[in-house]
Amino acid sequence: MPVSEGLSIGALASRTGLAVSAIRYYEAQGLIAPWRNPGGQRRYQRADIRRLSFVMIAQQFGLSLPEIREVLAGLPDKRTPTPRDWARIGKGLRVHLDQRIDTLTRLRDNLDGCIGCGCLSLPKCALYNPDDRAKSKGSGPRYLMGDAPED
Amino acid sequence: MPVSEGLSIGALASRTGLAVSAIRYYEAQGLIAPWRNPGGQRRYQRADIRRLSFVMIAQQFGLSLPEIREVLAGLPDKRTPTPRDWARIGKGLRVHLDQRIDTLTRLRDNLDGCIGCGCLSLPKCALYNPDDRAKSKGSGPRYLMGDAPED
DNA sequence: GTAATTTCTAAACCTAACTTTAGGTCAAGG
DNA sequence: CCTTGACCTAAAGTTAGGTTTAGAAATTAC
Repeated sequence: MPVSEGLSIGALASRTGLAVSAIRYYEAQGLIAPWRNPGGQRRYQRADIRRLSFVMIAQQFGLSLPEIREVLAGLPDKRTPTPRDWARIGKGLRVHLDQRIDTLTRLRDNLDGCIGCGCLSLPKCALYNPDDRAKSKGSGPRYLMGDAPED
Repeated sequence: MPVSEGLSIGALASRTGLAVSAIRYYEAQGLIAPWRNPGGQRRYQRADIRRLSFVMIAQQFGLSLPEIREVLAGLPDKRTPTPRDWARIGKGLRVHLDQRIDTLTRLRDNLDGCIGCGCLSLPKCALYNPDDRAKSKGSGPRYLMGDAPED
């Protein structure tokens, strides 16, 4: 086992807990870029374990794969990322997370107001503000609140 | 325009901002139950406007359609829901929302710890706890952290 | 030197939450 | 009466994020 032979996809899979198919999929989405050995098989750096772990964490925070790709673009291209590099993009994640918590919290406060006052015109109270509904969890088109219901 | 002719699907769509196709889909998912007029067209009660508004809000809070159906099951079946009825299930929503905010906040704190201490073994810090990763946003199987990477 | 694993690619399949399409019916206006 | 627009059903298409399958080639194990 020479020094820089790299990890096979199966090894990377068992180190990260991801399925082999998922790792190939991430490659197709531009999240990771292995090289190939003489036989055409994928080989990964040890730093890719951390890279994939980061992907998994960012997903839990609600980022889409394209968004994660953006964040990862903040890492150096030609050298192995240092702890400082990771800390830097980790802070980018935090900003994202803060926004989500904020939105949810504001939504909750609005809901409380509706329950408290008894008016229960929830669309007006909690949804009428277009800022709050902006892709809080979007899958497929959604036409929301073009006009406020009066009932 | 006699008293209880009800709303057509198009009228309900424009009152709620939903697409007609979405309303039919919700019916298929058991979220709303219109009756039919002699010609076979769907007719809705005015209270259904609120029902659909509630569905939209619950979606923003991250509930799936089956979950929303469960919550709506807490409404009276044979009479029009009163403000008190809505307030009651609104509180159910609040619990759900609180949990999500909580999970996200804990996750954020963990991330802060990782960045702060410089260890950056993010999988261990933020993910190793199985509670946190339980379907925070699940779409498709995910094999997470069977073992903690050492790199 | 085989046999058993892994890995390869491409394409099909999966779930959620809808939309679009196709072909036909109902309802309202003039 | 006739046309136009709203509505009907069933089925297929869409996006995200993957998994499964099929058939072939590379590696590893004995």
